[in-house]
Amino acid sequence: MEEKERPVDFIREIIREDIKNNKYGGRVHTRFPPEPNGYLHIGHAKSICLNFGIAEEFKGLCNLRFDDTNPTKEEQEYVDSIKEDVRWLGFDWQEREYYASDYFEKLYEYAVELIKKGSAYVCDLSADEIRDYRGTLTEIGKDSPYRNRPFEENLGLFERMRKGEFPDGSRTLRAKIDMRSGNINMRDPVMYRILHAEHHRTGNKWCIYPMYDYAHCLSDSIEGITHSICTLEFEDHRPLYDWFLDQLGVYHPQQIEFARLNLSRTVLSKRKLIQLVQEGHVSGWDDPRMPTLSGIRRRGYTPETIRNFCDRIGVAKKDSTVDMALLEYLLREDLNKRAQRVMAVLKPLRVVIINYPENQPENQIEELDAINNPEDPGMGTRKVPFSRVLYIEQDDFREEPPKEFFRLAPGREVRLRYAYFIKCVDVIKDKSGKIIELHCTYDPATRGGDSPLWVGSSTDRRKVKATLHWVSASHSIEAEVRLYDHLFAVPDPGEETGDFKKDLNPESLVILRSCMVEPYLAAAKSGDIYQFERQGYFCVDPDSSLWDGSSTGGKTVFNRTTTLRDTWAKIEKRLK
RNA sequence: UCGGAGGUCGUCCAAUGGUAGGACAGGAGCCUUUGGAGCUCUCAAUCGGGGUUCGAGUCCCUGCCUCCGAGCCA
Repeated sequence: MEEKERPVDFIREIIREDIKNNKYGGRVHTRFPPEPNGYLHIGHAKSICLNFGIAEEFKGLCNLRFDDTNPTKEEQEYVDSIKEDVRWLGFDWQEREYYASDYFEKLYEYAVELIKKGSAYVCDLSADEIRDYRGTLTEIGKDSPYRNRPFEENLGLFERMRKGEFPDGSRTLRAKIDMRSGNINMRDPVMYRILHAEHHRTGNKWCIYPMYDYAHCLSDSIEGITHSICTLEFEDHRPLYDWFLDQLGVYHPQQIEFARLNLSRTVLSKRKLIQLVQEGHVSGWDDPRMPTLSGIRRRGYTPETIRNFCDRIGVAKKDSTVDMALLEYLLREDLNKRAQRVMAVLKPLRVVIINYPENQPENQIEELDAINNPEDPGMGTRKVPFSRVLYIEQDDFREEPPKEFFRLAPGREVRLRYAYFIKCVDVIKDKSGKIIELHCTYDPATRGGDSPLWVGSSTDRRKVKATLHWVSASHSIEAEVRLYDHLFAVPDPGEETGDFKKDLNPESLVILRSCMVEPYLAAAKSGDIYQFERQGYFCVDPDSSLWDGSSTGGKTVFNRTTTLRDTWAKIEKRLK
């Protein structure tokens, strides 16, 4: 089988060209540079797959570098979660775990060099004043009165900034570029600010911290990065990235920008994600409805699906929103191959097989053979107990079936998967008219679910239109099932209303507490993935281990990762 | 209004001056012991206007639309 050629994106094209021209000596070295101030989400996965993927493909390297230049926002907890997520995706940075804070001393020396060159100066303007002097998008800025301080004075002042002689915000070190530039980033940007804050790695060693633009290009340079890949909003920063490196005459990587991922029916901005957590719209960063990697993982997605997805969406410079349906398609494709099939009744309806022998003990239970995965015979078979009293899905019975409904109804015959054909002969209701039980007969000739020949025919087999899943009442185990759906009810949250929270899907989580699953699931452990036949893919939630006294009452908890493709649901929707 | 970047099926990505193609979504059908999976078919696009060229999605001009930018955030 030949591999389908996937077209290369513009970044890989640039890299191919660079290798051909022996730029950087044919070397390829990328980096993934998260700020440890939050959890990674699927948008970050795109960047991770791009950077680590390129390194793999071109036999290069990819560093993991924490961009930790703002001590007021960053924490070790985030460093740990980021490492876990990158590892989960299957990437390895070996010993190359770096921190911008590792370079603080070197960065300071470079700053001194720039001051000596007359390319940087200490400015006494306040934050408000700097903003005033900066001008606007349409008006040029004006020079700071401190712009032309002699370099000895700048040197002295900068040294005293480092020593902690000045309060926060009282002074900054600025690059001396051009206050009349059309690019606001070039209007003497701040390089260092005074921040008497404890840093998660350097503690109280520093009270001045470098800004992103200054630290990032130099960190790339120090690490010998060849291609510094970032998102579109940094396009305006590239002249500044280049300026610092050129001024210092140091090794110069190239910055390349691509469009960040947007996904329909969710949000990926840090600000919005924080709101969802803080206002309790979700249970936390790892809520299975969150697009965070920890949430996705708990939901039951596999890292292979995410990597495949990142591969399939491509890389370009155009703003775009990928349809969640593509992610779900790839998820099903992956899970279909690997998930063990199992039967679970989510909303049980009691069924009594009235002609099933009940007075002969040896006949009361049968062990029937069920296939574990029709896509993979290697996964084998298992035994499923059958008895006189069963549960089927409430949704699989209609007293008055619409035309296209071909599941169980009064007088109608269907197949119970791997068991028998049954026919509904009676509907039992309580005083309020609610259906509480079905009486059915079974046909012993259909054992295993095989269709027998019509009476008198040698070729024509009896047909049933539906096959239902079921469990034996006395053998099944009670479980909690959490049905997850899209967090947002519309493709583009906030688009219409202006407030993304108004578009939250009220049914993004439905909890079912008395589901009945087949006994095989007694051995299920946290993280295990199953397909509940005809319903979807489910994984065992970590809450399952919170035995006794917990909200789950010691039951196993299954998260619905995604539904199966559901033709009937589509028909039903159309009928409404 | 100034600077930067973008506009190809509903969505995402291709086509690198030579037949606009793939995937998802939608529709129709086949098959089926999961209304699953699979298979087949189908719908569907070059932002507008000029120009260059034998030939333009691609090159030039022009207009329009979208996104990003005024943190001592990254």
